[in-house]
Amino acid sequence: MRDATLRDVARVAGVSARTVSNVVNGYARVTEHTRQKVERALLEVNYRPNVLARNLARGRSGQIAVVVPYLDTPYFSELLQAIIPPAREHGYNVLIDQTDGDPAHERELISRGARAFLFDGMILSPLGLAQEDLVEIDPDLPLVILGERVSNGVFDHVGIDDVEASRAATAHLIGLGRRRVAAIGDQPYPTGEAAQLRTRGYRRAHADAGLPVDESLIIPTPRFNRADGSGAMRELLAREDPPDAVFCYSDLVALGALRAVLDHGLRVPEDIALIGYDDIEEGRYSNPTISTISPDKAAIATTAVERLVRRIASAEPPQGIEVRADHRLIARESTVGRTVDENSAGLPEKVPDAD
Amino acid sequence: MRDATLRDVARVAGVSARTVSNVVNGYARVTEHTRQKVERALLEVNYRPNVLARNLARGRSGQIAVVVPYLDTPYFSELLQAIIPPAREHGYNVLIDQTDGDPAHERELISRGARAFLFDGMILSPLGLAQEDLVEIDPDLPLVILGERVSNGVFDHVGIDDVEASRAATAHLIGLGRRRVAAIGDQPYPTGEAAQLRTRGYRRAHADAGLPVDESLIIPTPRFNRADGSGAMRELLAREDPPDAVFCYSDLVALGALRAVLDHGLRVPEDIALIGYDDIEEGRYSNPTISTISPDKAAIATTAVERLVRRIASAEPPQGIEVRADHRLIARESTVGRTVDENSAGLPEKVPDAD
DNA sequence: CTGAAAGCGCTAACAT
DNA sequence: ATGTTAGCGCTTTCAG
Repeated sequence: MRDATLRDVARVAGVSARTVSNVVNGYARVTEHTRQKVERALLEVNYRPNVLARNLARGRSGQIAVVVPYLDTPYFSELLQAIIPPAREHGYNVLIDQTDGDPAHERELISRGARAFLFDGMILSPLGLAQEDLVEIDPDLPLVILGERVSNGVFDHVGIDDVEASRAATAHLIGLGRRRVAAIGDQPYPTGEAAQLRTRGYRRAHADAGLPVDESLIIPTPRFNRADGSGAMRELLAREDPPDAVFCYSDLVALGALRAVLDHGLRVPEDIALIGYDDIEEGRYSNPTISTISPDKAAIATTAVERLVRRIASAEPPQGIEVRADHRLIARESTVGRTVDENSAGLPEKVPDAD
Repeated sequence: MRDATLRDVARVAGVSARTVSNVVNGYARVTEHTRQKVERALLEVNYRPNVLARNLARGRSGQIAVVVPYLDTPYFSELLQAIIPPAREHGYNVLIDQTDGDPAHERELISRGARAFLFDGMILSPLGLAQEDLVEIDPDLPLVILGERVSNGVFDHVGIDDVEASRAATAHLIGLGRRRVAAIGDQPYPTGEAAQLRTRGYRRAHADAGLPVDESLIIPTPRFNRADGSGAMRELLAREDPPDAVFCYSDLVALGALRAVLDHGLRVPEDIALIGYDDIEEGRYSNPTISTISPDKAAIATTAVERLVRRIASAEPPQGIEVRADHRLIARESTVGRTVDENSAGLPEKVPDAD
C-alpha cells in the first residue's frame, strides 16, 4: 500500500494541504476544531511525512556531517557518541564520515563535491589541514573545526588549550622528580600543527622548571595510535640513556608505549612514568591505569553542535570564534603508582565517566 | 551565487534537461558531440547535482542506517569502520545511530516512525529483540540483522557460529587443564538470546569433556562492558572456591575481569586464565594480551551490506537467509602465557589487522 | 538520440 | 485561520 501523502490527509480531513502542513509542523495557529479533525485523519491514514520532499522544499537536508580521521579510534568514537544526542535535539541527523587518514579524502569532503546538499554543515576533526588546504573549503559550507585553531581565523574552533594541557602533563612528570622526560607524537611538518602545540607545552614545562630540552627525546610519529606508541618507545628503550618518563600525545600512544616498556622488562611507573592524553575509557582499565589529560568531551560536543547550528542559521557567516573547553589532569598508576589516591587508585566501584 | 541547476546547464549547452540528465547519470547513449557540449557546460557553470531533488524524484534516499547499541564499544566501532567503505561502493551513505541501550529507542528505529524515507534500509545490531518486538518492525523496511538468528526466519542474519565459537573457547580453557571454568556474560531472559547461544557453547564444551557444569560459575551481566566484567569477576573472587579460568562473552568483559584479578593480587594466566570474544585491538595490547574469538569482521560487514543492497533492490522480500562468517580462536598471553607462540607472543612488529 | 512535460510530496508565498 | 498554488531540482514517460 502506497504511503499516505499530505493530500490524502487533507482529503480525509476535508481541509487543504496547507492546513495539514500547519498542524504537522505546528506553524500557524489552528482552530482546535480543525486540529482535531486533522489529527484524526493523520492517524486514520497513518501519515508519515516524506522527509525527502520536505527537505527539497525547504532547501536543506536536516543533516550534519561529522568527519573524523578514524572511527575506531576511541577518542573519536567517544566524541561521536557525545555529538549525536545534541545534534538530534537540534533536529539534525548525523552523517558520519571517516577520512581514513587520507588527506585527499578530507579535502574532497570539505569541498563538498558530489555530496553537496546532503548535509547543511560539518563538524570536522582535521587530520591535518595545512594553510593551503583551507582555500579548497567550500566557502558556503558552515564548518566547525575540532581542535585548536592553528591557521587562520575564519572558522569556529572548539577544543581545549593544548599548550597548557601539555605543559601541565609534562610538569606533572617533572614534579615527580623525573629529569629525562621524552615526548612521543610530534609531527614537525605543515599538517602537524596540532601536535606541535603539544610539543610547545612540553618545552614550556621544561623552561618553567629551568630544565634543558634534549631534542633527541622528542619522537615524531605519523599517527597517534598504539603501534606508533610502541614503536617509538622501543626506539627510546634501545638507547643507552633511555628516558625516565614519557609524555605521550594520546592515550593510545601511551598504551602502546606501555606495552613496549613491559616487554622490555621494565616497570611503570617505577622505571619509566607514562602520561597520555584524551582520557579514553581503556586507560582507566589498563594495567597499570594511565595518567592522562582529560578534555571535557561533552562540552566539546555540545559546543561544537551549537556553534554549527548557529552558523547554519545565520546567512552571513559570523567571525570565526575560538572555544576552549575545560580539561584536567588525572593522575593514575602510570605516573603515581598504586597509591590510594583520590583520583585513581584501584578499580573504582563505579567507573567515572569522562563527561 | 545560486547553485547551477540542470536547466542552467541545459540552457548553456543548448540542449534539453533530459539530455543533461542522461550525461550526468550515464543512462542512455548520447552522441559524442552532444556529450562534449554538455560536459563543457557542466564545468562552465560548476554544476553539482542536488541530491535532495534527485532522491525525491527517485523515491529513495540513497542512505542506509546502521544501528548499534553503543558507538564507543570497540567491537561496534570497528564494525562500523568496516561497513562504511562497502556501503559507499554501493552508492549509499551511512547514517549511524546508537540505541544507547534503550530498547524503546530500538523499537522506534525499526518501526521507522518520523524518520521513514530517510534511509532505504537498515543494518541492525540488536540490543535485544524479543519475539514480540519483531511485529513492530516496519514490514517494508529492508533489514539485515547482525548476529545469529535467534527468533524467527523473516530477516537476513549475518554473524558467526556463536555456539561453536563459544564451545571452542571453553574447550581451549579445559584443554589447558583448567577444571573450574566460569562464564561471564549470560543473559537469562527473553532479550538475551544472543548471550544464551554463548552459554550453550560453554555447556557443550563441558559435555564434550565429560565435565559437570557448576551453575554457580555462570555469571549473568546486563551488558558486555568492562565494568560488568570486573564486577562479575570480583564476585567470583570473593567465593571460597574461585574459578581457575573464565570464558568472557566479550573482550571488554575479559579486560574488566583482568583488572579485577590483578587488583586481587592474582596472576593471569597462572592463577586464572581468561579468554574473551570479538578480537578488538585493545586486547592485542593489554597486559597480558587477551586470548579471544576473532570473528571475520570484514566479511560480516561486506556481507551485511551486500544482503541489504539486494533486499532494497528486490521488490518482494526474499526469504530471510542466514550467513555465517568465519571465526578463529587466537591464543594469547591470558591463556597460554608468554610463550613464544606463533600467534601471539610478545609485541609483533606489525600489529595484525582484524581483517 | 533528444525534447517536452508531468510528476515526486512538501513548503510557503499570496490571497481570502 | 485556511485555501490555492507555484515552485524546490531532478527523473522519466511519452513523443518524435
